[in-house]
Amino acid sequence: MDIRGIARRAKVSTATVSRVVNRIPTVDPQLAKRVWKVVDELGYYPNTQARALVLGRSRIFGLIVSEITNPFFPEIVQTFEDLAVKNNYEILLTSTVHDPKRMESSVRRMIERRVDGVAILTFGMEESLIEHLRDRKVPLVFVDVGPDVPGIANIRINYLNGIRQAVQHLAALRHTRIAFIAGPQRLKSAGARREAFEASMKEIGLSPDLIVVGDHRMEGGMNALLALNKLNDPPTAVLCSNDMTAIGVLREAYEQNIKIPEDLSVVGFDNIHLAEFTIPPLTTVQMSQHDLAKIAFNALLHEVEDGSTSPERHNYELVTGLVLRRSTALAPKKLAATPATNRVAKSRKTPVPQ
Amino acid sequence: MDIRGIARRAKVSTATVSRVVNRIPTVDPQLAKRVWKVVDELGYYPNTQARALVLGRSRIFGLIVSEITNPFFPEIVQTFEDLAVKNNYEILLTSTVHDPKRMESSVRRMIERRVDGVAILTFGMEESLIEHLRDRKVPLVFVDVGPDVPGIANIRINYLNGIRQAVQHLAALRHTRIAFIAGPQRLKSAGARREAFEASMKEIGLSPDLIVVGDHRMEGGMNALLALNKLNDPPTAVLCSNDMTAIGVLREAYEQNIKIPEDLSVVGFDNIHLAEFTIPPLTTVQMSQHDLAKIAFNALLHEVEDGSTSPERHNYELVTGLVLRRSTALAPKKLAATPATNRVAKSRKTPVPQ
DNA sequence: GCTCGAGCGGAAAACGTTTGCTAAAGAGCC
DNA sequence: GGCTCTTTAGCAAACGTTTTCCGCTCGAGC
Repeated sequence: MDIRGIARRAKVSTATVSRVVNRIPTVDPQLAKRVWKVVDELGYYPNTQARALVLGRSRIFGLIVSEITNPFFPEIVQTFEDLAVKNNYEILLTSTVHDPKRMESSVRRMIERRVDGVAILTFGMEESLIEHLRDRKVPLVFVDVGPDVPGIANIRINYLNGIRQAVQHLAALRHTRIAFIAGPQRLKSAGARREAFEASMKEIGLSPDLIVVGDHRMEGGMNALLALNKLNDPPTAVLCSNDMTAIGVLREAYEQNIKIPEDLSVVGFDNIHLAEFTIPPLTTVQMSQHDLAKIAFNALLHEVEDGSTSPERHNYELVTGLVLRRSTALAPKKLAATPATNRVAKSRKTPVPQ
Repeated sequence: MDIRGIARRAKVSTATVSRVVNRIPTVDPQLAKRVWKVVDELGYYPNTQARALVLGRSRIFGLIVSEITNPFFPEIVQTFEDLAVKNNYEILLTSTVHDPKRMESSVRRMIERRVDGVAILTFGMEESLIEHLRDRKVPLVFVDVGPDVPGIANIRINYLNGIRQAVQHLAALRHTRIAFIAGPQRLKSAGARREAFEASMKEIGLSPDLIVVGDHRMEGGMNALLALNKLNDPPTAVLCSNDMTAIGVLREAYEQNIKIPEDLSVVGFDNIHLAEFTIPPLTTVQMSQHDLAKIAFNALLHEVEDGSTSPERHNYELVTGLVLRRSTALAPKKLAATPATNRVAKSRKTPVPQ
């Protein structure tokens, strides 16, 4: 079933078969037809590895994400794959689950498979690992997590825009005690979101120090709200570092019988598809996963195909903006008692009405 | 940086270098040490494609899923990847998004990359495509969607168990009008769930004909509930073909101001991680994604490593069972008026209390 | 001092492609 | 009819590995 088998059956050389299947026009149409016939009959599929070996290009892009189970990523993976299919690339996906060992093995596997480029959407990657890739001149693109190394494409995200809108939206609803649930501390992009929050709060003269750190998961959101409500003077609004955190907040609020948005306004970040389907639907800061994936893919593609290394073209920016749904409302009036007291926790058992 | 470069620098043959990096013990420890030193210094990573070429094994498994954006799949992908890393395999992931063209290209890409095996978690795959894989003797494993071909591993899922439990649970709560929101009709596993529902209902003497079809997405769940509530005598409980559908139902119920579980009991299927975080937390039928992935991976691994083709070992069954949370409750008492009339739809605009 | 065997390392073929170079054949021109 | 030019197809090298087979060296046994 290899190219030689085809060549023999079609009574031509392997060179000709190769030229036919690669649609190189220097072969006589008659002959080409004869070769195609044999190819179809025998069900010949070229061996990509052999081809990669001689071409020095594998047509594989690596995609390193931090956690495929976080719904933020599958949407990116899907777009990335759509583009890969369209351009005849394969994608080699690894999920690091925040484990340094996994990052190392990710990079090693990418190199061993000789990928043509790597998109990195995980954080906490050791500089030395990145060096390994750079040494081999593997095109790289970081999404918001990269070091500021010239010559490496880094897609920056304009957090300030969207977060400022969110803060101003809350302020316009008369909220003054606005909390922020941050992402994991080591995560650079989480840091940037947090700074954007602080800056936006100061801008309008509010204190930005009601900050608790989560983990960008639902569990973290639940714990964070729990912590915030133990405070003497709990916030009337929470801005979350990502949507999963916000979902956790909604969930814990339900647990504690806190009404959203009447008692508490909640804003997320990312605008994942799920955000439209929470209860209530989540007001959140939009950042297009689709655009993100597209930019990342095209950056790699250009670098590979054009061999471009101009660092100037490697500066991309993604904008963010608020999308209003129904998890935010006017701040509740201050009550005489501390607000916490009239929040009665619901029983955690299955309710059996009547 | 290739094996010859290493050989030259270490003043040995490429054969020796190969033996060293593959830890074949017939080489003198002293020499090995010398070689390792050069390998580390020069940062040599073997070229997997060249290796695959001579070995005839790529150490890549294909994984075809129907929609990576459906949260059911990432959990499987993660486990699959964990196992791949552990066993030194790579995974080639494709998402068919229910598009026949994508399925075809998926299979073509798998063959061209010479994967060592394919796990198929998508439906509607043409027989002829599967034949292509079989012709090449690529080990295959189907998860619940496969044709009944002997010699192809097919992981069956015991739907009846879990669904019967769900139905009996609802019946015990005095529900008699129990609806089922089915999955896409072409989807074999959706059909099996539906049949399990019908059988379970008949078993306890209830009529199983309140069935509307969804799409295994949240949108489908919303539409389905909308349709059910237009009925003269709407159901008091809905069983959904998957959790995403159930999330849609919860969302539409919120829209229509239907209280869950007081007015309507909802049961999902799959028990994805998210199901613990819905409002209210979702009672659902559990099917371990982790076990599923593990069985699939190991089936492939065995077939590849042991070259086993015994069809008997290729019968796996996954059990299901009900997990109780808070989306089900006693059926509401029948009202004088038709129940639909006192369900007042909530305004869809952002509520501004006070 | 010779033979034999064990242990170890190297030469070279093979895996399935692509492509630069060369050669053959035909077309066009005088 | 002979020449050049163009078109088309084949030969063979190269890509980076693994592994079989073979030969060398050294020590033991006689």
